Amino acid sequence: GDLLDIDFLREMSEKDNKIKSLVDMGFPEDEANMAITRCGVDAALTVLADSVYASQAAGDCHYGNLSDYELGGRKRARLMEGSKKKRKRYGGAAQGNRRPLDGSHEEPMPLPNPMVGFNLPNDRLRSVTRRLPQQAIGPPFFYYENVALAPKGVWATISRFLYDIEPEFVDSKHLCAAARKRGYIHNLPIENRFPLLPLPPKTIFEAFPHYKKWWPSWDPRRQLNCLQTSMSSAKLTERIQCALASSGNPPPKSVQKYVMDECRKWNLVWVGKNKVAHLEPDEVEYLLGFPRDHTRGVGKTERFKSLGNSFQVDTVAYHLSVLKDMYPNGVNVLSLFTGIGGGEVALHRLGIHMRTVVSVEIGEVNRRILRGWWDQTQTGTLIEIADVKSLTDDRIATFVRRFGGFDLVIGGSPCNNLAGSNRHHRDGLEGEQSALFYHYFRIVDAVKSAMGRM
DNA sequence: TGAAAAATGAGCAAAGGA
DNA sequence: TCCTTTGCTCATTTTTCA
Repeated sequence: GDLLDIDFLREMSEKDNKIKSLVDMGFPEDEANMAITRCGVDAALTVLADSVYASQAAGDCHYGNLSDYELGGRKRARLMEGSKKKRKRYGGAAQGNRRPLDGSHEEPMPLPNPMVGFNLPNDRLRSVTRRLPQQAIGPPFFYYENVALAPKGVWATISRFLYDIEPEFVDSKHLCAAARKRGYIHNLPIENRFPLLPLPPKTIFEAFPHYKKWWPSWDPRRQLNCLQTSMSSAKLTERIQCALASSGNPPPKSVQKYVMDECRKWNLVWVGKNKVAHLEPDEVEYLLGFPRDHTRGVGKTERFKSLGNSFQVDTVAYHLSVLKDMYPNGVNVLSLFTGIGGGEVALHRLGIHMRTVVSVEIGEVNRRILRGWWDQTQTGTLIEIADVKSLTDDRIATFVRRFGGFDLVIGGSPCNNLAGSNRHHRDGLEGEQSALFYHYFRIVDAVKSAMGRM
Protein backbone atom coordinates (compact mmCIF):
# COMPACT_ATOMS: atom_id res chain seq x y z
CA GLY A 1 0.00 0.00 0.00
CA ASP A 2 2.66 2.50 1.10
CA LEU A 3 4.89 1.61 -1.82
CA LEU A 4 2.06 2.10 -4.25
CA ASP A 5 1.26 5.47 -2.73
CA ILE A 6 4.86 6.58 -2.96
CA ASP A 7 5.01 5.46 -6.58
CA PHE A 8 1.80 7.26 -7.30
CA LEU A 9 3.05 10.46 -5.69
CA ARG A 10 6.33 10.24 -7.54
CA GLU A 11 4.49 9.86 -10.82
CA MET A 12 2.21 12.78 -10.05
CA SER A 13 5.06 15.14 -9.21
CA GLU A 14 6.96 13.90 -12.26
CA LYS A 15 3.92 14.70 -14.34
CA ASP A 16 3.62 18.17 -12.80
CA ASN A 17 7.28 18.84 -13.52
CA LYS A 18 6.96 17.73 -17.13
CA ILE A 19 3.86 19.85 -17.65
CA LYS A 20 5.60 22.85 -16.13
CA SER A 21 8.61 22.33 -18.40
CA LEU A 22 6.43 22.04 -21.50
CA VAL A 23 4.52 25.17 -20.53
CA ASP A 24 7.88 26.91 -20.05
CA MET A 25 8.76 25.83 -23.58
CA GLY A 26 5.68 27.68 -24.74
CA PHE A 27 3.16 24.85 -25.15
CA PRO A 28 -0.43 25.15 -23.89
CA GLU A 29 -0.97 23.23 -20.67
CA ASP A 30 -3.76 21.01 -21.95
CA GLU A 31 -1.72 19.90 -24.95
CA ALA A 32 1.20 19.11 -22.65
CA ASN A 33 -1.16 17.03 -20.56
CA MET A 34 -2.41 15.13 -23.61
CA ALA A 35 1.15 14.43 -24.79
CA ILE A 36 1.97 12.87 -21.41
CA THR A 37 -1.13 10.73 -21.62
CA ARG A 38 -0.06 9.59 -25.09
CA CYS A 39 3.64 8.98 -24.37
CA GLY A 40 3.74 8.14 -20.69
CA VAL A 41 5.08 10.20 -17.82
CA ASP A 42 8.60 8.81 -18.23
CA ALA A 43 8.97 9.99 -21.82
CA ALA A 44 11.74 12.56 -22.33
CA LEU A 45 10.69 16.16 -22.83
CA THR A 46 11.99 16.15 -26.39
CA VAL A 47 9.67 13.25 -27.17
CA LEU A 48 6.74 15.02 -25.51
CA ALA A 49 7.48 18.22 -27.42
CA ASP A 50 7.61 16.26 -30.67
CA SER A 51 4.33 14.64 -29.78
CA VAL A 52 2.64 18.01 -29.26
CA TYR A 53 3.92 19.20 -32.62
CA ALA A 54 2.90 15.99 -34.36
CA SER A 55 -0.53 16.29 -32.80
CA GLN A 56 -0.83 19.93 -33.86
CA ALA A 57 0.36 19.00 -37.34
CA ALA A 58 -2.20 16.23 -37.54
CA GLY A 59 -4.80 18.81 -36.68
CA ASP A 60 -6.25 16.99 -33.69
CA CYS A 61 -5.85 19.88 -31.28
CA HIS A 62 -9.38 21.16 -31.57
CA TYR A 63 -8.95 22.75 -28.18
CA GLY A 64 -6.43 25.17 -26.76
CA ASN A 65 -5.22 28.48 -28.07
CA LEU A 66 -4.94 27.70 -31.73
CA SER A 67 -4.14 31.20 -32.86
CA ASP A 68 -0.85 31.25 -30.97
CA TYR A 69 0.24 27.90 -32.32
CA GLU A 70 -1.32 27.97 -35.74
CA LEU A 71 1.11 26.78 -38.34
CA GLY A 72 0.70 27.17 -42.07
CA GLY A 73 -0.34 24.09 -44.00
CA ARG A 74 3.02 23.56 -45.61
CA LYS A 75 4.77 23.96 -42.30
CA ARG A 76 2.51 21.45 -40.59
CA ALA A 77 3.40 18.87 -43.17
CA ARG A 78 7.06 19.71 -42.82
CA LEU A 79 7.10 19.36 -39.05
CA MET A 80 5.28 16.05 -39.14
CA GLU A 81 7.52 14.82 -41.92
CA GLY A 82 10.65 15.86 -40.04
CA SER A 83 9.40 14.20 -36.93
CA LYS A 84 8.86 10.89 -38.70
CA LYS A 85 12.07 11.07 -40.63
CA LYS A 86 14.11 11.70 -37.52
CA ARG A 87 12.52 8.95 -35.59
CA LYS A 88 13.56 6.61 -38.35
CA ARG A 89 17.01 8.03 -38.78
CA TYR A 90 17.86 8.00 -35.10
CA GLY A 91 16.33 4.55 -34.73
CA GLY A 92 14.57 5.90 -31.69
CA ALA A 93 11.78 4.19 -29.86
CA ALA A 94 8.24 4.89 -30.96
CA GLN A 95 6.13 7.27 -28.92
CA GLY A 96 4.60 5.57 -25.97
CA ASN A 97 7.69 3.54 -25.21
CA ARG A 98 8.25 3.61 -21.47
CA ARG A 99 11.99 4.07 -21.83
CA PRO A 100 12.79 7.73 -22.22
CA LEU A 101 14.46 8.74 -25.46
CA ASP A 102 17.16 10.80 -23.82
CA GLY A 103 20.52 11.85 -25.13
CA SER A 104 21.99 8.37 -24.92
CA HIS A 105 19.72 7.21 -27.71
CA GLU A 106 20.38 10.15 -30.01
CA GLU A 107 22.73 9.97 -32.91
CA PRO A 108 26.07 11.36 -31.78
CA MET A 109 27.03 14.83 -33.00
CA PRO A 110 30.83 14.60 -33.24
CA LEU A 111 32.80 17.80 -32.74
CA PRO A 112 35.25 18.67 -35.49
CA ASN A 113 38.96 18.63 -34.72
CA PRO A 114 40.34 21.19 -35.28
CA MET A 115 37.22 23.17 -34.36
CA VAL A 116 37.36 25.63 -37.25
CA GLY A 117 33.77 25.77 -38.50
CA PHE A 118 33.04 25.89 -42.23
CA ASN A 119 35.99 28.19 -42.83
CA LEU A 120 38.28 30.72 -41.17
CA PRO A 121 39.60 34.12 -42.26
CA ASN A 122 42.47 33.77 -44.73
CA ASP A 123 42.07 30.02 -44.97
CA ARG A 124 40.29 29.34 -48.25
CA LEU A 125 41.82 25.85 -48.39
CA ARG A 126 39.67 24.43 -45.66
CA SER A 127 36.43 26.07 -46.79
CA VAL A 128 33.52 23.71 -47.30
CA THR A 129 30.31 24.13 -49.25
CA ARG A 130 26.93 23.35 -47.82
CA ARG A 131 23.38 22.96 -49.02
CA LEU A 132 20.74 24.15 -46.61
CA PRO A 133 17.59 22.06 -46.18
CA GLN A 134 14.74 23.69 -48.11
CA GLN A 135 12.76 24.55 -44.97
CA ALA A 136 15.78 26.32 -43.47
CA ILE A 137 16.05 28.97 -46.16
CA GLY A 138 14.95 32.42 -45.01
CA PRO A 139 13.67 35.05 -44.66
CA PRO A 140 14.51 35.78 -42.01
CA PHE A 141 18.17 34.98 -41.61
CA PHE A 142 18.75 33.61 -38.17
CA TYR A 143 21.81 32.95 -36.06
CA TYR A 144 21.79 30.75 -32.97
CA GLU A 145 24.65 30.11 -30.55
CA ASN A 146 25.40 27.90 -27.55
CA VAL A 147 28.24 26.01 -25.86
CA ALA A 148 29.77 23.29 -28.04
CA LEU A 149 30.43 20.93 -25.14
CA ALA A 150 26.83 20.32 -24.18
CA PRO A 151 25.59 16.97 -22.84
CA LYS A 152 25.12 14.22 -25.40
CA GLY A 153 22.16 14.65 -27.73
CA VAL A 154 21.58 18.33 -27.01
CA TRP A 155 22.98 19.57 -30.32
CA ALA A 156 21.08 16.88 -32.22
CA THR A 157 17.87 18.19 -30.66
CA ILE A 158 18.72 21.84 -31.27
CA SER A 159 19.59 21.07 -34.88
CA ARG A 160 16.37 19.09 -35.34
CA PHE A 161 14.25 22.02 -34.14
CA LEU A 162 16.22 24.54 -36.19
CA TYR A 163 15.24 23.02 -39.53
CA ASP A 164 17.89 20.26 -39.59
CA ILE A 165 20.72 22.71 -40.18
CA GLU A 166 24.15 21.30 -39.41
CA PRO A 167 25.82 23.27 -36.59
CA GLU A 168 29.02 25.17 -37.25
CA PHE A 169 31.40 24.48 -34.36
CA VAL A 170 34.11 27.07 -33.89
CA ASP A 171 36.74 27.54 -31.21
CA SER A 172 37.46 31.27 -31.04
CA LYS A 173 41.11 30.50 -30.26
CA HIS A 174 41.51 30.44 -34.03
CA LEU A 175 40.47 34.11 -34.15
CA CYS A 176 41.69 35.59 -30.86
CA ALA A 177 43.92 34.85 -27.87
CA ALA A 178 41.33 32.95 -25.82
CA ALA A 179 39.53 29.67 -26.41
CA ARG A 180 35.74 29.68 -26.76
CA LYS A 181 34.20 26.49 -28.07
CA ARG A 182 30.75 27.25 -29.40
CA GLY A 183 28.25 25.84 -31.82
CA TYR A 184 26.40 28.13 -34.23
CA ILE A 185 23.32 27.24 -36.24
CA HIS A 186 22.45 29.73 -38.95
CA ASN A 187 21.06 29.95 -42.45
CA LEU A 188 23.54 32.57 -43.67
CA PRO A 189 25.62 32.06 -46.79
CA ILE A 190 29.20 31.07 -45.95
CA GLU A 191 30.93 32.30 -49.10
CA ASN A 192 32.81 35.61 -49.19
CA ARG A 193 33.02 36.11 -45.45
CA PHE A 194 35.50 38.68 -44.23
CA PRO A 195 36.96 39.35 -40.79
CA LEU A 196 36.86 42.48 -38.66
CA LEU A 197 39.96 44.63 -38.91
CA PRO A 198 42.35 44.96 -37.30
CA LEU A 199 42.72 41.24 -36.75
CA PRO A 200 42.84 40.66 -32.98
CA PRO A 201 46.01 39.30 -31.39
CA LYS A 202 46.09 35.52 -31.29
CA THR A 203 48.58 34.98 -28.46
CA ILE A 204 48.78 36.17 -24.87
CA PHE A 205 52.02 38.05 -25.51
CA GLU A 206 50.64 39.84 -28.56
CA ALA A 207 47.58 40.87 -26.58
CA PHE A 208 49.43 41.81 -23.37
CA PRO A 209 53.16 42.31 -24.10
CA HIS A 210 53.96 43.40 -20.55
CA TYR A 211 53.21 39.94 -19.15
CA LYS A 212 56.27 38.56 -20.95
CA LYS A 213 58.48 40.09 -18.29
CA TRP A 214 57.32 37.76 -15.51
CA TRP A 215 56.29 34.73 -17.57
CA PRO A 216 58.38 31.72 -16.42
CA SER A 217 59.91 29.49 -19.08
CA TRP A 218 58.09 26.47 -17.65
CA ASP A 219 54.64 28.00 -18.33
CA PRO A 220 54.04 26.88 -21.94
CA ARG A 221 50.70 28.66 -22.44
CA ARG A 222 50.46 30.96 -25.44
CA GLN A 223 46.66 31.29 -25.39
CA LEU A 224 44.07 31.54 -22.64
CA ASN A 225 41.33 29.09 -21.86
CA CYS A 226 37.66 29.97 -22.09
CA LEU A 227 36.77 33.26 -20.40
CA GLN A 228 34.20 32.28 -17.83
CA THR A 229 31.79 34.13 -15.59
CA SER A 230 33.75 34.15 -12.35
CA MET A 231 37.32 34.80 -11.34
CA SER A 232 39.74 33.24 -8.88
CA SER A 233 40.14 34.71 -5.41
CA ALA A 234 43.10 36.64 -4.08
CA LYS A 235 43.77 33.76 -1.68
CA LEU A 236 44.76 31.52 -4.59
CA THR A 237 47.31 34.08 -5.76
CA GLU A 238 48.72 34.04 -2.24
CA ARG A 239 48.87 30.23 -2.06
CA ILE A 240 50.67 30.07 -5.39
CA GLN A 241 53.11 32.79 -4.33
CA CYS A 242 53.89 30.86 -1.12
CA ALA A 243 54.35 27.59 -2.98
CA LEU A 244 56.79 29.23 -5.41
CA ALA A 245 58.66 31.28 -2.81
CA SER A 246 59.40 28.22 -0.71
CA SER A 247 60.82 26.24 -3.64
CA GLY A 248 63.81 26.79 -5.93
CA ASN A 249 64.02 28.23 -9.40
CA PRO A 250 62.88 26.50 -11.45
CA PRO A 251 60.48 24.91 -8.96
CA PRO A 252 60.17 21.10 -8.76
CA LYS A 253 57.84 19.38 -11.21
CA SER A 254 55.16 18.82 -8.56
CA VAL A 255 54.95 22.55 -7.77
CA GLN A 256 54.99 23.39 -11.47
CA LYS A 257 52.07 21.05 -12.02
CA TYR A 258 50.06 22.53 -9.15
CA VAL A 259 50.66 26.08 -10.38
CA MET A 260 49.94 25.23 -14.02
CA ASP A 261 46.73 23.39 -13.14
CA GLU A 262 45.46 26.43 -11.25
CA CYS A 263 46.65 28.85 -13.93
CA ARG A 264 44.80 26.92 -16.63
CA LYS A 265 41.70 26.49 -14.52
CA TRP A 266 41.43 30.18 -13.66
CA ASN A 267 43.17 31.79 -16.66
CA LEU A 268 45.85 33.37 -14.48
CA VAL A 269 48.59 35.58 -15.88
CA TRP A 270 52.04 36.52 -14.48
CA VAL A 271 52.09 40.03 -13.06
CA GLY A 272 55.17 39.88 -10.83
CA LYS A 273 57.85 37.67 -9.34
CA ASN A 274 56.09 34.43 -8.33
CA LYS A 275 52.86 36.35 -8.64
CA VAL A 276 49.86 35.38 -10.75
CA ALA A 277 46.53 37.19 -10.99
CA HIS A 278 43.22 36.88 -12.80
CA LEU A 279 42.43 39.07 -15.80
CA GLU A 280 40.81 42.46 -15.33
CA PRO A 281 37.43 43.32 -16.87
CA ASP A 282 38.91 45.59 -19.53
CA GLU A 283 41.25 42.79 -20.61
CA VAL A 284 38.30 40.42 -20.99
CA GLU A 285 36.43 43.08 -22.96
CA TYR A 286 39.43 43.40 -25.24
CA LEU A 287 39.81 39.65 -25.79
CA LEU A 288 36.11 39.29 -26.58
CA GLY A 289 36.19 42.13 -29.10
CA PHE A 290 34.17 44.73 -27.18
CA PRO A 291 35.06 48.40 -27.00
CA ARG A 292 37.01 49.43 -23.92
CA ASP A 293 34.79 50.16 -20.91
CA HIS A 294 31.77 48.60 -22.65
CA THR A 295 30.61 47.11 -19.34
CA ARG A 296 32.03 49.80 -17.10
CA GLY A 297 29.80 51.32 -14.46
CA VAL A 298 28.54 48.14 -12.81
CA GLY A 299 30.18 45.99 -10.14
CA LYS A 300 33.26 44.00 -11.08
CA THR A 301 31.57 40.68 -10.41
CA GLU A 302 28.65 41.69 -12.61
CA ARG A 303 31.02 42.67 -15.38
CA PHE A 304 32.77 39.29 -15.32
CA LYS A 305 29.46 37.50 -15.32
CA SER A 306 28.05 39.45 -18.27
CA LEU A 307 31.27 39.20 -20.25
CA GLY A 308 31.63 35.48 -19.53
CA ASN A 309 28.16 34.94 -20.96
CA SER A 310 28.71 36.90 -24.14
CA PHE A 311 29.78 36.33 -27.74
CA GLN A 312 33.33 36.58 -29.00
CA VAL A 313 32.66 39.52 -31.31
CA ASP A 314 35.25 38.76 -34.01
CA THR A 315 33.94 35.21 -34.41
CA VAL A 316 30.31 36.25 -34.72
CA ALA A 317 31.17 39.21 -36.94
CA TYR A 318 33.03 36.90 -39.32
CA HIS A 319 29.85 34.87 -39.77
CA LEU A 320 27.62 37.95 -40.06
CA SER A 321 29.92 39.76 -42.49
CA VAL A 322 28.03 38.33 -45.49
CA LEU A 323 25.08 40.58 -44.58
CA LYS A 324 26.98 43.77 -45.36
CA ASP A 325 26.61 43.65 -49.13
CA MET A 326 23.07 42.31 -48.89
CA TYR A 327 21.73 45.19 -46.79
CA PRO A 328 23.38 48.47 -47.80
CA ASN A 329 20.48 50.37 -46.23
CA GLY A 330 20.73 48.61 -42.91
CA VAL A 331 18.91 45.82 -41.12
CA ASN A 332 16.03 45.23 -38.73
CA VAL A 333 17.21 42.88 -36.00
CA LEU A 334 15.36 40.74 -33.50
CA SER A 335 17.92 40.05 -30.78
CA LEU A 336 17.04 37.35 -28.26
CA PHE A 337 18.98 36.82 -25.02
CA THR A 338 20.92 39.92 -26.01
CA GLY A 339 23.18 40.08 -22.95
CA ILE A 340 25.63 42.95 -23.34
CA GLY A 341 24.95 43.13 -27.08
CA GLY A 342 27.70 41.06 -28.70
CA GLY A 343 25.68 40.69 -31.88
CA GLU A 344 24.93 44.40 -32.04
CA VAL A 345 28.58 45.31 -31.47
CA ALA A 346 29.55 42.84 -34.22
CA LEU A 347 27.12 44.43 -36.72
CA HIS A 348 28.28 47.90 -35.75
CA ARG A 349 31.95 47.03 -36.16
CA LEU A 350 31.12 45.52 -39.57
CA GLY A 351 29.64 48.86 -40.57
CA ILE A 352 26.13 47.42 -40.93
CA HIS A 353 23.55 50.00 -39.96
CA MET A 354 20.85 48.83 -37.55
CA ARG A 355 17.61 50.60 -38.38
CA THR A 356 15.77 48.78 -35.64
CA VAL A 357 16.77 46.38 -32.90
CA VAL A 358 14.10 44.66 -30.83
CA SER A 359 16.11 43.26 -27.94
CA VAL A 360 14.97 40.69 -25.38
CA GLU A 361 17.13 40.50 -22.26
CA ILE A 362 16.10 39.52 -18.75
CA GLY A 363 19.03 41.11 -16.91
CA GLU A 364 18.47 44.71 -15.91
CA VAL A 365 22.21 45.40 -15.75
CA ASN A 366 22.70 44.01 -19.25
CA ARG A 367 19.84 46.12 -20.60
CA ARG A 368 21.44 49.20 -19.07
CA ILE A 369 24.80 48.35 -20.65
CA LEU A 370 23.23 47.89 -24.09
CA ARG A 371 21.19 51.08 -23.78
CA GLY A 372 24.30 53.04 -22.80
CA TRP A 373 26.26 51.75 -25.79
CA TRP A 374 23.33 52.25 -28.16
CA ASP A 375 22.72 55.88 -27.20
CA GLN A 376 26.39 56.69 -27.73
CA THR A 377 26.93 54.91 -31.04
CA GLN A 378 23.62 54.35 -32.84
CA THR A 379 20.99 56.40 -34.63
CA GLY A 380 18.41 53.64 -35.09
CA THR A 381 15.57 52.57 -32.80
CA LEU A 382 16.18 50.25 -29.83
CA ILE A 383 13.19 48.52 -28.25
CA GLU A 384 14.01 46.61 -25.08
CA ILE A 385 11.88 43.75 -23.76
CA ALA A 386 12.69 41.93 -20.52
CA ASP A 387 11.07 38.51 -20.79
CA VAL A 388 11.18 36.25 -23.83
CA LYS A 389 7.90 34.67 -22.75
CA SER A 390 6.14 38.02 -23.09
CA LEU A 391 7.13 38.24 -26.75
CA THR A 392 4.03 36.46 -27.99
CA ASP A 393 3.39 35.42 -31.56
CA ASP A 394 0.85 38.25 -31.81
CA ARG A 395 3.39 40.85 -30.73
CA ILE A 396 5.86 39.41 -33.22
CA ALA A 397 3.31 39.74 -36.02
CA THR A 398 2.75 43.37 -35.01
CA PHE A 399 6.49 44.11 -35.09
CA VAL A 400 6.80 42.41 -38.46
CA ARG A 401 4.01 44.59 -39.87
CA ARG A 402 5.44 47.74 -38.31
CA PHE A 403 9.05 47.26 -39.52
CA GLY A 404 8.37 45.35 -42.72
CA GLY A 405 9.90 42.19 -41.30
CA PHE A 406 13.14 41.26 -39.56
CA ASP A 407 16.29 40.68 -41.57
CA LEU A 408 18.10 38.84 -38.77
CA VAL A 409 17.01 36.94 -35.68
CA ILE A 410 20.08 36.47 -33.50
CA GLY A 411 20.70 35.03 -30.07
CA GLY A 412 22.35 32.47 -27.85
CA SER A 413 20.00 30.83 -25.39
CA PRO A 414 21.05 30.14 -21.77
CA CYS A 415 23.73 27.52 -21.26
CA ASN A 416 23.34 27.25 -17.49
CA ASN A 417 22.09 23.67 -17.64
CA LEU A 418 24.45 22.65 -20.45
CA ALA A 419 27.78 24.02 -19.26
CA GLY A 420 30.34 21.57 -17.94
CA SER A 421 31.29 23.71 -15.02
CA ASN A 422 27.78 23.55 -13.59
CA ARG A 423 28.01 20.88 -10.89
CA HIS A 424 24.52 21.44 -9.60
CA HIS A 425 21.95 21.59 -12.35
CA ARG A 426 23.49 20.33 -15.53
CA ASP A 427 20.15 18.89 -16.61
CA GLY A 428 20.52 19.44 -20.34
CA LEU A 429 18.14 21.23 -22.68
CA GLU A 430 15.24 20.51 -20.35
CA GLY A 431 16.82 22.45 -17.50
CA GLU A 432 15.10 25.49 -16.10
CA GLN A 433 17.04 28.15 -18.03
CA SER A 434 18.28 26.18 -21.03
CA ALA A 435 14.73 25.16 -21.96
CA LEU A 436 14.29 28.77 -23.10
CA PHE A 437 15.88 27.50 -26.31
CA TYR A 438 12.39 26.39 -27.31
CA HIS A 439 11.30 30.02 -27.19
CA TYR A 440 14.11 30.85 -29.60
CA PHE A 441 12.72 28.24 -31.97
CA ARG A 442 9.14 29.40 -31.41
CA ILE A 443 10.05 33.00 -32.14
CA VAL A 444 12.07 32.25 -35.29
CA ASP A 445 9.18 30.18 -36.55
CA ALA A 446 6.69 32.93 -35.69
CA VAL A 447 8.78 35.50 -37.58
CA LYS A 448 8.99 33.09 -40.52
CA SER A 449 5.27 32.62 -40.76
CA ALA A 450 4.46 36.28 -40.11
CA MET A 451 6.84 37.24 -42.91
CA GLY A 452 5.37 34.54 -45.12
CA ARG A 453 2.02 36.33 -44.79
CA MET A 454 3.43 39.73 -45.82
C1' DT B 1 42.29 0.20 -26.08
C1' DG B 2 42.03 1.85 -21.87
C1' DA B 3 43.13 5.15 -18.17
C1' DA B 4 44.30 9.67 -16.91
C1' DA B 5 44.24 14.50 -17.83
C1' DA B 6 42.16 18.58 -19.27
C1' DA B 7 38.52 21.67 -20.16
C1' DT B 8 34.31 23.92 -19.04
C1' DG B 9 29.22 31.18 -20.54
C1' DA B 10 28.09 27.48 -12.87
C1' DG B 11 25.76 27.69 -8.26
C1' DC B 12 25.39 27.59 -3.47
C1' DA B 13 25.93 29.13 1.36
C1' DA B 14 28.51 31.61 4.37
C1' DA B 15 31.63 35.25 5.47
C1' DG B 16 32.86 40.01 4.79
C1' DG B 17 32.10 44.86 4.13
C1' DA B 18 29.72 49.47 3.50
C1' DT C 1 20.63 45.78 6.75
C1' DC C 2 21.75 44.59 2.15
C1' DC C 3 25.04 43.76 -1.29
C1' DT C 4 29.55 41.75 -2.67
C1' DT C 5 33.13 38.39 -2.38
C1' DT C 6 34.97 33.84 -1.21
C1' DG C 7 35.39 28.96 -0.63
C1' DC C 8 33.57 24.79 -1.79
C1' DT C 9 30.88 21.85 -4.73
C1' DC C 10 33.30 17.50 -7.48
C1' DA C 11 29.85 16.46 -13.29
C1' DT C 12 30.39 15.34 -17.85
C1' DT C 13 32.64 14.95 -22.00
C1' DT C 14 36.60 15.14 -25.00
C1' DT C 15 41.50 14.86 -25.63
C1' DT C 16 45.84 13.08 -24.59
C1' DC C 17 48.83 9.59 -23.46
C1' DA C 18 50.77 5.11 -22.21
